[in-house]
Amino acid sequence: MSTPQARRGNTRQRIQDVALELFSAQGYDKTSLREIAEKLEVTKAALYYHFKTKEDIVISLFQDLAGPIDDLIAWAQTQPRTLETKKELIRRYSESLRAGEPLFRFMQENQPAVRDLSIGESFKARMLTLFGLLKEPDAELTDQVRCITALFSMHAGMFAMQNLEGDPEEKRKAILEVATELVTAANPPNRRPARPDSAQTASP
Amino acid sequence: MSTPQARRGNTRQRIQDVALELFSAQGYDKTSLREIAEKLEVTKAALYYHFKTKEDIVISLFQDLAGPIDDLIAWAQTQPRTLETKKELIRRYSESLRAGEPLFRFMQENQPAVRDLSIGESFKARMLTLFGLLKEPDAELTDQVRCITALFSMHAGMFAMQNLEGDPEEKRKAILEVATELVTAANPPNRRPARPDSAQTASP
DNA sequence: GTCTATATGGCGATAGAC
DNA sequence: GTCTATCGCCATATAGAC
Repeated sequence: MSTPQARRGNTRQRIQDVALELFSAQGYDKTSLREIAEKLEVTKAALYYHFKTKEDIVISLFQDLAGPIDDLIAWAQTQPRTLETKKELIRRYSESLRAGEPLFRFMQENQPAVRDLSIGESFKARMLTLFGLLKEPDAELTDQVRCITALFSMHAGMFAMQNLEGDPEEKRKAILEVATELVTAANPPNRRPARPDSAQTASP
Repeated sequence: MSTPQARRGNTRQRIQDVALELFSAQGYDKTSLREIAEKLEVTKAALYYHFKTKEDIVISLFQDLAGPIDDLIAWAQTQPRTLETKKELIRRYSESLRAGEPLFRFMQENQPAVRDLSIGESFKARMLTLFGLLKEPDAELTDQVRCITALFSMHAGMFAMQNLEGDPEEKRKAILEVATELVTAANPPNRRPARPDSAQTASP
């Protein structure tokens, strides 16, 4: 719409951008609202016009991430539970991570801060859903570990492998490859050979 | 015996214990010295007698962890760089992690706090050394990812897999198994068959 | 929609008595 | 070795003018 100062009606967006940048660079607790405001060349009070609390800023950030993941989960639930589906699932997940990398890193590195921000539970729930979609219902413990490791290594790739040399896109591909391998190993084709209800409809 | 305040001399140790417990439960920033003191039924000033700053408490905790890891690194460096050595290396590492689990979880979950606590670098350096011991000198990117994932999954096991049902010791074994698998895959016996100096003595 | 000014409170840290 | 008391700082958050 038309604001008195036509140049900015995007202040809310700019707050989110700067906040995410600072949060993920120095941590949630170490970043004060004063710092965010200064970087934006506004005052603290201006922030409070757009967001009720500091927490609200994080929550708003998280919601941008939750959407794509929910879509991904919804998609996977319409597919047959085949190995092909699972491979495609983590491929798409890897794609999502590329977009939301800073936010993911932030969530990973600031677990204590995120935990009691009420979104912690909701984030964890999504991870468990993904996990449930990757593993076989009666999977052995080692296979469950494989699936969790696959998911986790994709998150970890964002920061644990920053010191590896190489093109970021190359790294992402390498991580995806290893994750795919883990999921494949966790879903042996000859585990339960006779089971009529899950029809294999893989069509490459 | 005698007075309620008779068992003294171990105050420093008790501070470390309570601090680690609270730090890893609620995070470094969210844990105040007042809280630690109250739980110990002493005053803040008492803490300052034993530790110069809040940071010093963390540093002292970290040093307890660093010793065993340094020993492990030193041991590995005396061994031939065979796959067997690498497998034994992560087996022993898994052992070390069992002992220092809360501390490891703390370091993993409080990266922003730890980062500029000056021990962050030293911790990272040790991880890189372990990584260097696991991977082949000219390993491909995917093999490097495998090695990092192996290391990382052992750390991650401490908190990412807490909601998996099952005996903790069983879980540790499962994680170790997957990690071993990853390292094995990253060290193919037939990659560079002709190379005189690194005698492969794997015998399955 | 953004500002100035201020309220309120917890934090880490220190001084000095016992 | 532990206490009481207090300092100085910066945090989040609010009130009200423009």
